[in-house]
Amino acid sequence: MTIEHATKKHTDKKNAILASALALFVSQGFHATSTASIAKAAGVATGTLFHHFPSKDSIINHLFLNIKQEFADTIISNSQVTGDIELDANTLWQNAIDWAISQPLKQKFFLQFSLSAEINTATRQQAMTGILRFIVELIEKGQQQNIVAHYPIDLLLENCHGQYLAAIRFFTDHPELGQDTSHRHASFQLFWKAIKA
Amino acid sequence: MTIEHATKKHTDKKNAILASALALFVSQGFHATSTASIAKAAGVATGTLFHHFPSKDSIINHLFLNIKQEFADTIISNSQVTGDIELDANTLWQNAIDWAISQPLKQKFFLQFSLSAEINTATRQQAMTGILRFIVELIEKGQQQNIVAHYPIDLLLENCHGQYLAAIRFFTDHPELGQDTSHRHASFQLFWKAIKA
DNA sequence: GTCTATATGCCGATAGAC
DNA sequence: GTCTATCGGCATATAGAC
Repeated sequence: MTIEHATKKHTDKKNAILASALALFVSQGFHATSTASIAKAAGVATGTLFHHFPSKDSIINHLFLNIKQEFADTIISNSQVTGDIELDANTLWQNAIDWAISQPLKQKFFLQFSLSAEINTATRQQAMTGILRFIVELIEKGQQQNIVAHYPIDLLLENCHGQYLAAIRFFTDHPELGQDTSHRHASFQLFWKAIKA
Repeated sequence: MTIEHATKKHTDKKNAILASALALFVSQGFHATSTASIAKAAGVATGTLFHHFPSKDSIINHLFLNIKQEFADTIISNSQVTGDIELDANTLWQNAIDWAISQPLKQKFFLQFSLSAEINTATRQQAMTGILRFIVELIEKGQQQNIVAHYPIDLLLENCHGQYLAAIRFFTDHPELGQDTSHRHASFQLFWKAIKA
């Protein structure tokens, strides 16, 4: 009980720091946000912040992996695999759009930092080869069934990522269209037509 | 002659500042780059930098518009319009990839800052509705001819931008494939299949 | 684990001579 | 237009009590 209590306290403060950092990084950018302001917004002292994270850099990289993991968990757990590649891809795509719409801060974080220099290459690789590996596997399965075009896998993956970022950027700029079925359908059609065999 | 000389001097210093800022922003990021280091790299004093630009922010926004304009000028001037939408789109696409490969610094600048918060919305809008208007017009023309799918134009534009960024990101990570025709062809095919009717 | 207090250096921008 | 010199402020990170 004592241990559980301590752990909860621990994660509470740590999560508060991550949550405040997320909000501030998104609204102001990384370097424009001071560690002091993150600590203040989280209701902790700067010393506490540096107790949980060795540096400001580690905060944003930690945040990136946390959010990617949450993204992956959510879109997978809301999907049922049918074995029909296009259908499964559509389900994942729509879940991904739903997630982005329901998590505007995290969505904006991806838009701003997915391609930025603040996220180091180790973090990026961990996301692609670990957390998002199921996407790689789905595309390769699609190629084996001659449903997905036999373009180089790296090019396909980069294209998927780029189209997803474009889609959530569109729905960010036009939040009123988030539930419009024709726009939702079109965003998947663009993606699927690009990669299908 | 005196005026020309003065003007040339003027643009020389100003361009030197912009060139140094480009290199430093790309390698270190915006906020991590000090105005002092930009001035030093350009061989001018900090006072001179602030004579030409009212603030550090104005440097990066100025840079963004300059590079977008150069990008647009280059891919247009290397193209001959045939009236065949797919052919013209392919020419523009391949020219755009060529430009990115031949200008690695400017390409990386786009990758890092196209979606970042450092570029303000006025700058962004000026780029889309002014400098890149010819792209909007080409897509609309394609829709009128029923060659390009009738998805909402804003969604199409965002998708084009996203796929272009994905393509240059791929060729950045794999410079040895920049002249490989199958990869070049595949990158256009992905783009075109997505948007065609 | 969390706090207060603070070290120390660098930052953007300005002033003013030439 | 360009320079030198410099200001006031804020940044990250640490020290050490509790």
